Amino acid sequence: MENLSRPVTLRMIADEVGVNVSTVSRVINASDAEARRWASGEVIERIRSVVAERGYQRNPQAASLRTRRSGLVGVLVPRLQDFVLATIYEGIEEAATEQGISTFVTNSLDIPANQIARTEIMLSRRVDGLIFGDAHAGEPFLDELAERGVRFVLVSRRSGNHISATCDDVMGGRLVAEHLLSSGRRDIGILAGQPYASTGIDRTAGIVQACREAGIEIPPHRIVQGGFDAPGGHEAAVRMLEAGGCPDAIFAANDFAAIGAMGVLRERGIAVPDDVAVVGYNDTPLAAELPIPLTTVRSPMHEIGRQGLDLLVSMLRGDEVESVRLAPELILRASSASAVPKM
Amino acid sequence: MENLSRPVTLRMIADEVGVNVSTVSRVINASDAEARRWASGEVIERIRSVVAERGYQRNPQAASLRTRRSGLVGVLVPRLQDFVLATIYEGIEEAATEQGISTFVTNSLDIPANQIARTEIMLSRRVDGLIFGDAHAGEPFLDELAERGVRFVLVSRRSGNHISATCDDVMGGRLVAEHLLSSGRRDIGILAGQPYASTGIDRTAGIVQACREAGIEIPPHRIVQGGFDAPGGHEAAVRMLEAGGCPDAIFAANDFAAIGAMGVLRERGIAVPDDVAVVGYNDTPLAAELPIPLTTVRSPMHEIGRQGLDLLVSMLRGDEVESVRLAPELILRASSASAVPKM
DNA sequence: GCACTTGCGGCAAACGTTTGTGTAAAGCAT
DNA sequence: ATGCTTTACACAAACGTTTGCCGCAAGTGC
Repeated sequence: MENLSRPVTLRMIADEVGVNVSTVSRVINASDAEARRWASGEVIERIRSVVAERGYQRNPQAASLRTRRSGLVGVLVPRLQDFVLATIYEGIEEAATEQGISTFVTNSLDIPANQIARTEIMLSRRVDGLIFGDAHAGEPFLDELAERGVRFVLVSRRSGNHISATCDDVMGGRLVAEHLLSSGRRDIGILAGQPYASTGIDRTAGIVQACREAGIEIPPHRIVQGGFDAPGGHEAAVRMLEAGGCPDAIFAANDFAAIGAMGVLRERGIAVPDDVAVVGYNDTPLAAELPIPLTTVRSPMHEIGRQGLDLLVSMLRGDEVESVRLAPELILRASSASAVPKM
Repeated sequence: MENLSRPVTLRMIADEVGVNVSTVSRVINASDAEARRWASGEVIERIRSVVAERGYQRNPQAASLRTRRSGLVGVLVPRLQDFVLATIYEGIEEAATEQGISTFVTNSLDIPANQIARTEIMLSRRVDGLIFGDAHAGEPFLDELAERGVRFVLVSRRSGNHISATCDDVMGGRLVAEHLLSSGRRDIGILAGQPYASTGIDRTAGIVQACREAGIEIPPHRIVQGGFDAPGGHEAAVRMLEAGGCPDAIFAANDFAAIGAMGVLRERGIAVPDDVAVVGYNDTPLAAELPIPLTTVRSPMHEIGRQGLDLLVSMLRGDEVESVRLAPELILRASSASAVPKM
């Protein structure tokens, strides 16, 4: 029952066809038209048929050894449990498969020491390039990596002027501001996420700018930082309420943080949306399913992943590439409906 | 600024130390004690220091080519967006990293054709073994794979008598039955999940058995199948209510399905837990954060992943291995509190 | 003094590709 | 018939490891 037969090699194909391995290699790797430069029509035919019949599969490590290209890319994310990053990774993996590339993914937990260590592991695996979903603003790590000649792109978060595929988060913040202001909210609190994540920074900047342009200044105590998950949102919301009472709107830089915040509001008997509007970000599937369906900003997470991988392969090919920033879309639901005037 | 310097090779180390590459290879790959069989203390010392100083890293594809082992394992999951599978994968990846193994992960979306295609891609990458998180009951695919001599283990779901690391889902179902029955519930509905997933099958079997032992028979119209996510739970709950009115307890084989079901109950003005108790499965972080905190069965997802990988490496080493089944734990919360007697 | 083990390390052959270069035969023009 | 370019392959050298086998010296037993 044991399968001892070794895999089919180029050599076996070559022997069976009665031709040299180099010819087989060239025929296999060239396009239909190109193949004619290397072998006669009849030989090409024979090679193709034997390859199919014997089920030949190239040995990728042998090929890598020779070509010095592994067809591997490493992906670092803060945490795969996070729906947003999992979705982005799905986009990356989907695009990679289409290109015949394989990906390694690993969690950094947003800890700089991990980022460095995991990156080294990836490099020791001889990846052709890397994709970072966990870029930290202000850390020199990525700059040093670029200096070393390592090829990489960023997804989800941007940093410096490294190439990245992101959502236009400033725009996303502005959309929220317009919506909240136009429905009469004036005292807006922001759950800004982690201070090192450009996503939170940009979303916050967007809403703050748009409010300022409308003549509304958001005071510092209305901007609190915290994790991008439910417990993080819970804890941040508590801090905000304790620092200055309840605002009439809360914008969370992440749906899960919004859910955590709504938990706090419920505990304290504060009504959503009547007392306070709540808006999240990303349009997680859960958002629509919540007891109070959540208004949120839809970001093209899957597409961000796809574009990130495409950027990387272009870069590896030697092309000049530019960052892409995809447009967000506001999704209106019950959690931010206009307050019912109290009679 | 371009980094053209090629990586350090064994040959360079050997030349610098003044010794043959074979000696360097042996010293590097052997344990401290073992190394003494191959070189004198002084030579070992010199090799080690040069290796460290030059930052030598073994070329894994060259090594794989020679050893016929890639140090790679492929992981197939239904969908990485699913928190449960993402967590299991995190366990796999964590254990793999500890063992110096790298993993490829990909989504099958629970579609058999995808499972086959993705598996072939993994095999063409020359993985040493595979881990399936998407085993389908009744499909011949895994049997055929085993017949071909491919090494693999299952996680999360079991199938036939292939080696697997799972939660004891039957036990999980029983725990729920005991709890609901002891708090006076008698008409229990089950959101059983997908019919091909052993998780749903076993959890359902567990609760049905335990109820039967207590003299309560759960009728067929109280068992509905559906997706393991919020929309799936929503849709399944609707079907159940329409088939036979509202039971006094609902057990969902998955927290997200439970959330979807609670959405339906809210829409219809059915009170949780007063009119109906709701119990989920997996103890997702969100469960505790919900408007009505969710009673659920905690399954050791991360540990399932770790054990799955460990099983696979044991198997690859040639050891005789046995499936592991980890114990679940019931987590009581508000969604299944005893109904307040109506005065 | 001898044969014999042991310690230490070199030699060289793989593993399966890719790719630069060499070269017969065939085709063409003169 | 001669010189020329194509066509259609073959040859062989890498790529960086691992590992079976061999060799040489020093040590051991008698």
